[in-house]
Amino acid sequence: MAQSHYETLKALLSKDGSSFTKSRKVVFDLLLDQGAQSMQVLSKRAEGQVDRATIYRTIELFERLGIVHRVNVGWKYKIELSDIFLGHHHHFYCTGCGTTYSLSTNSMLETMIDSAVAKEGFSPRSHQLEISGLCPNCQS
Amino acid sequence: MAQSHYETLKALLSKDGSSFTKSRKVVFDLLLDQGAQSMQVLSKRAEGQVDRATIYRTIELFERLGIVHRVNVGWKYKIELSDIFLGHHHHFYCTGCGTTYSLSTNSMLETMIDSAVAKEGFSPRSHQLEISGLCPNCQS
DNA sequence: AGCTTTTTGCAAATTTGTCGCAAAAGGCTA
DNA sequence: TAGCCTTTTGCGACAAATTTGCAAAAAGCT
Repeated sequence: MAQSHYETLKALLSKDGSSFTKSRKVVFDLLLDQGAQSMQVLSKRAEGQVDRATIYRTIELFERLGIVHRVNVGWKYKIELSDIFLGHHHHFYCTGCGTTYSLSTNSMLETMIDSAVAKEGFSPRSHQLEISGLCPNCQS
Repeated sequence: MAQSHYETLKALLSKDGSSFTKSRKVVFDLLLDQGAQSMQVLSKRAEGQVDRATIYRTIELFERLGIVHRVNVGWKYKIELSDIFLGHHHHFYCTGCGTTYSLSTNSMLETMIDSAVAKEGFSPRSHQLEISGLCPNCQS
């Protein structure tokens, strides 16, 4: 059975010699609770609990440890928990309504992406695919 | 035979009722001259020739006309000429040395990406794939 | 508890991105 | 090309986003 998300988080932090603090828990919970979020939304939601500067520092740490990653959605970036927490997936950004959809994984596609670059001598570690266009609702 | 890049640019501008000005030529040339560039780099390189505000406005226009697009490479976004000028391609970001490589297109992969989302009811217009890992030089 | 290291909040400084407006450049017609 | 109207640009002021220094608070470790 897989570790709980908190256990995974704690393990990653402690492996780095960093501690599991209240602020870090708050930020992690906010990310668990909703999908990709902008820095401003995170700051707003954490208001009164965690200072803005601490959020930036926390995200920087989380990113370095592979706990979160940035996703480019439409115009500005957002922060999202990484694959170990959410499972691997991609994003579809609807230019009609601005919504971002998570796309279920297609293992054939994943394999193909990695092997395409491996064939050219690169050693892929991760990838990010963002597709944009119109969602079913906006096609009419 | 394909139009020259300048002809294409002029055509896109004029179709929009916009003119081919000195500033716009400078920005376009900077983009032709090198790959994806951050706003700061563009501003720095255009220093003395084009004002920062004008660069932002120019990029906004170019983006609206499909002349450039933003790519998320590593950390912050960069501006790159779009497919009509550079051909469709993807990026490989080496976490070892920070270099960004352009990957040659794999039409099978492209088709697969689009059909994967079409199957779920989305109507894809464009997509962006960024793969990261180690480049041949950094693997040892 | 006492001591050391890490983390946090706060305020200030930077950087990045936008906006309004008057001057300059571009387009068009006579 | 002069005259007139529209678009574009530079400049300075703003606003928003991100970073940094530093002293106090929290966390870790005997």
